[in-house]
Amino acid sequence: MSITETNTPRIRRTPEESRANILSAAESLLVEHGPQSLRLADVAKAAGVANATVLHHFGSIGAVHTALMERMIADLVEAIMAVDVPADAPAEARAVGLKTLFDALESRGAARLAAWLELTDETSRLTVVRAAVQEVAQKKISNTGVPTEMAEDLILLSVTLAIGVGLFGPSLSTLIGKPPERARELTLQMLLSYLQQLSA
Amino acid sequence: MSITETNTPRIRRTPEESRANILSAAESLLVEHGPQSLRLADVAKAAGVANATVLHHFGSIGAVHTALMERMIADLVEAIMAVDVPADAPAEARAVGLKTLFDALESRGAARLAAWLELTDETSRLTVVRAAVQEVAQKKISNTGVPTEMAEDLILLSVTLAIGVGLFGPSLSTLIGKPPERARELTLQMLLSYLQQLSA
DNA sequence: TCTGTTATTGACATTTTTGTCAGTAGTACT
DNA sequence: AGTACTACTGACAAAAATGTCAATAACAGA
Repeated sequence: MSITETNTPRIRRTPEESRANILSAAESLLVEHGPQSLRLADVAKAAGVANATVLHHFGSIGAVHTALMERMIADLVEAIMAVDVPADAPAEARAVGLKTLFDALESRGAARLAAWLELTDETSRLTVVRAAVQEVAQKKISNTGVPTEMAEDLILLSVTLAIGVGLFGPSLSTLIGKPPERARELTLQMLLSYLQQLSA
Repeated sequence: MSITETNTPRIRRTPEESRANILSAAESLLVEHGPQSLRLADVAKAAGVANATVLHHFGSIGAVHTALMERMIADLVEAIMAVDVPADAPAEARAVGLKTLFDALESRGAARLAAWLELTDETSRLTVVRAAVQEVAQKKISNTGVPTEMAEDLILLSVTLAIGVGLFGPSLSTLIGKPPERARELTLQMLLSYLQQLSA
């Protein structure tokens, strides 16, 4: 028994750090390989910890999924809250705002998150989304000069298109032999032109 | 041993019928509960057959997934091929065509299929999609009067929006407190208005 | 330096999911 | 009827995924 034991050096983090580390790893997996890759072993491996560590901090793999959804939604809300698409401002400002919105919903796997939520059955998770939507809608709608009804419609339209384009745009563009950002360009162009026409 | 054996009456189908029966059941599961519900036991139960029967016809659950994707893509291609959105015809005809396109991509879980493909890693499956796109694009683009480049862009735009709206439209509309078809209405309205403007 | 706390882990147990196989039972054909 | 073919099935085996537990090891505070 003279074989020297290769004690694996342990990294000890605070619970918050550890949770964040695991969730970040899981987020990468989600974005790069899809929801079906969020298995316990895979998440643990990506985070560089043992399976049991993941369970120690979250209790179950399902809880990891929920926490990841919540974290990504929170990030997304924050990103969207930072965007301003003034309906009554000059076209130039609107264009910038919309572009930022599309960026926010395409990058960071936000579209992936949305698709995951959409395809996932469990309605319990919808409450989180609902809360986020409330938060965004409330702030966004109040600070425009247009009537509430129309503001809601415009937001619904913009967000739906942004998420849809964020998820499918790159693939479809590539499939038809165009640069991946083509669908987004076309959509933004149309959306801006439409808004301009409305305000005329 | 006087217990009367309750022989389960067997249904014997042709291989084609059996495969179709299983795939239909799987499709329902996909549309109603998402890809994660496409487990062997669930598919078999939904189809009303034993697990082993599914494997007898497909070999593995993965093969069922592939076959389902291929069948749904084929159906989708057929549906799209039947649509005609003449770029040079009166606005009325265009509106009808686009509406049909949106219907085709929202119903039957086409949007669910697209999201599933998008979230699924395996690139091998992309070849099927690529072939389908080639088929549709080739026919669709040649029979319009507009330049190829622009026709491609318009198709890319329409299809991207249709799939995006088909997947996210109903949920987002509902979340913001509107009827589920609202996002689609808004998108169609904008798209038509934009096309009209282009041709002017 | 000692001690309490707890994040971490490997080994193991449990559950879930997939796949195998030999036998059963419809159906067509003789 | 009898027979060949094979769709079909239950029972079982294998694999994969999740979860449990007791022991270990960082680290803070005494």
